[in-house]
Amino acid sequence: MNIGTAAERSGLPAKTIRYYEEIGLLKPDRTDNGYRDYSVADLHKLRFLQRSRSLGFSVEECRQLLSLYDDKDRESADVKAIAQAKLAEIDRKLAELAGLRDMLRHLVANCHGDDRPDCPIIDGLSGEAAFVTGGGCHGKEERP
Amino acid sequence: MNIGTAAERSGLPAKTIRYYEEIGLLKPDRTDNGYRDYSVADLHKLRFLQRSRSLGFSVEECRQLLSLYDDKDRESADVKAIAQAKLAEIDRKLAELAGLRDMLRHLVANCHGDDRPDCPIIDGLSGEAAFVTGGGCHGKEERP
DNA sequence: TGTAGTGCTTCCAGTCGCTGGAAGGTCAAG
DNA sequence: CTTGACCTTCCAGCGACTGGAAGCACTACA
Repeated sequence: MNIGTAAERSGLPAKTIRYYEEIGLLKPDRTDNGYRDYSVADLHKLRFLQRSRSLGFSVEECRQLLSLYDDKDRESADVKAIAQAKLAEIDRKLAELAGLRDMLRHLVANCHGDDRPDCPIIDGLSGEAAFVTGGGCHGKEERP
Repeated sequence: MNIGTAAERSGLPAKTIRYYEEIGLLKPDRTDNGYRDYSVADLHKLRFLQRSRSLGFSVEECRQLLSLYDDKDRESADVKAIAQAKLAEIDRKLAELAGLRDMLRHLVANCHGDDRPDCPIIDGLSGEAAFVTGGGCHGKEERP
């Protein structure tokens, strides 16, 4: 398939797809007229790139993960180690994202613009403390 | 607190923190000697920036979310609309991330380098299809 | 009271990951 | 056989940092 179709189906702009080729993330065939020709496997890689890039993985990380996809010897220890590390990172990201969601939900639901200190949202924003139930926002901020 | 401490506690490099100030994401006080002086609220914002940037939100999105944090009139409709939109996006990201995790897990656990077609991992990579149980990898790829 | 060392400041240059635009070739429809 | 959509390469620019130089500030220790 042509780059336009691949772009549409992967959710990536054609420009970006060409860039990914330039930096060696995938190598589509070319038809006789010089057009890039994407296989279904290429499309899967592109979709994967779209996903993982939008979730904050770097291009180099994506390259490693793609090598996992390509690697004919996926049983090798180092490749498995990469996958395990990424799994841990994904779990971390999942927790952070869930925290972000809870904080935003709380922000929308519970904050009424009053002036009480010890605002639970401030704790929520930091991503460190458990939520304190109730309470308003915009508390005076101490400067330690 | 000084920028070094803020960097350590937020997980952001000092360089990045200065950059965020330059583009107007936060405005720490200055002590008499010209050093930046970060409040606890500043630190929370920095932690929030660290989290949301690493999860794939753009700086402009972060700016909007921070305005939610700063806004004294958080009840206004547009601010709430921003929060709702972000909530939806976070839910989408959560689903994608979970999909990515499942795919990686599957890749590590079930792929033994054989040559069977219809590889479930390929479907998993694309993020579209449900996993087919069993099956190996490295299937022949058709070019449509 | 020096002075070494660490940390802060600004500024400027460079990198990564795209993104837009120009100039031109290809292809299907009318 | 022209129109218009789509493809090509190339080059420039932007967003988001990142590294390094030059210099001021603070702390510690002889």
